[in-house]
Amino acid sequence: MPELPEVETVRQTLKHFVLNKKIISADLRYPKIIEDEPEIFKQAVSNKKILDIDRMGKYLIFLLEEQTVFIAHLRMEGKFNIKSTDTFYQKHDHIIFHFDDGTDMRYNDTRKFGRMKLVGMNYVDEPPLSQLGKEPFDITEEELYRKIHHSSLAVKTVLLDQHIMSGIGNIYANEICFHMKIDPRTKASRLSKKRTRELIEISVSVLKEAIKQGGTTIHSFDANGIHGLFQVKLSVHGQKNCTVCKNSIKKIMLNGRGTYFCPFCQKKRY
DNA sequence: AAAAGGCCCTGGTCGC
DNA sequence: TGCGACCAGGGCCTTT
Repeated sequence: MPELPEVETVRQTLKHFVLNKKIISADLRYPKIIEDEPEIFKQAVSNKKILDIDRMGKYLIFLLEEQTVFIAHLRMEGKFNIKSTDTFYQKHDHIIFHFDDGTDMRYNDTRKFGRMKLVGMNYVDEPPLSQLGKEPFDITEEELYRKIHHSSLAVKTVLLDQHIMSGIGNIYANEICFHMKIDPRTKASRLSKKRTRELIEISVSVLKEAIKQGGTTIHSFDANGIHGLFQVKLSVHGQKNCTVCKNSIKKIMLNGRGTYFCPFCQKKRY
């Protein structure tokens, strides 16, 4: 499930393959992925080169010629593959971009949760990107503290709220709580300014480490078939025993999300 | 207003 | 072995 580090890895990998290639046409095999009218989307992207790929939070931003921009969110299992046009489509290949050099960029998504949509040139100022909080790399202690110190939400829930900070998903939220040595259910309002600063610092280090390692692969995430590079050892998410104290990891549901923590290392701070 | 719950989807796992 | 029930979960929408 791609979070900021995985999306960043996809962005960098994809850029290597598609920059300055011209999209001849797009084939929308499962149109629901596209939030625009199919014909409008196809028309908009056709006969334009991809000039750059940017990223905000977990969104990829494709910058094309003639001030055309579309965003893509991979959600749970979305991925892009580069294939020769004459190869067979794979199961769950939903959106196909045909390039002028005989290759395709194929969007594959088993669960069809991902979405793409056209946005304006000032995409930063329009939804959904305008709704995103800053990434942990950019947010200040003051801003985060202001946003959470009255919140009754759990720390982990706050980490997952893209309006507060963007880029963190369920796996890294669990990891960050672990490194904070905090019970994920602890109310965010209990965090002091000092602990808020630590929350940012730990978020940054966890994300940076994952980017460095090429993103975490769990389940079916895959950037252009480069699997083997992604072997990030997780400290708590999906673990049976604590990687520090060896005691049993507890799994609970918090806001409908699988939440892993070590009851010994992660004490509630009330 | 904030917070909780439902929905979208498929494939894997589980129990009978 | 076969099959149905259930779970996973990001973001958006609806309900409370």
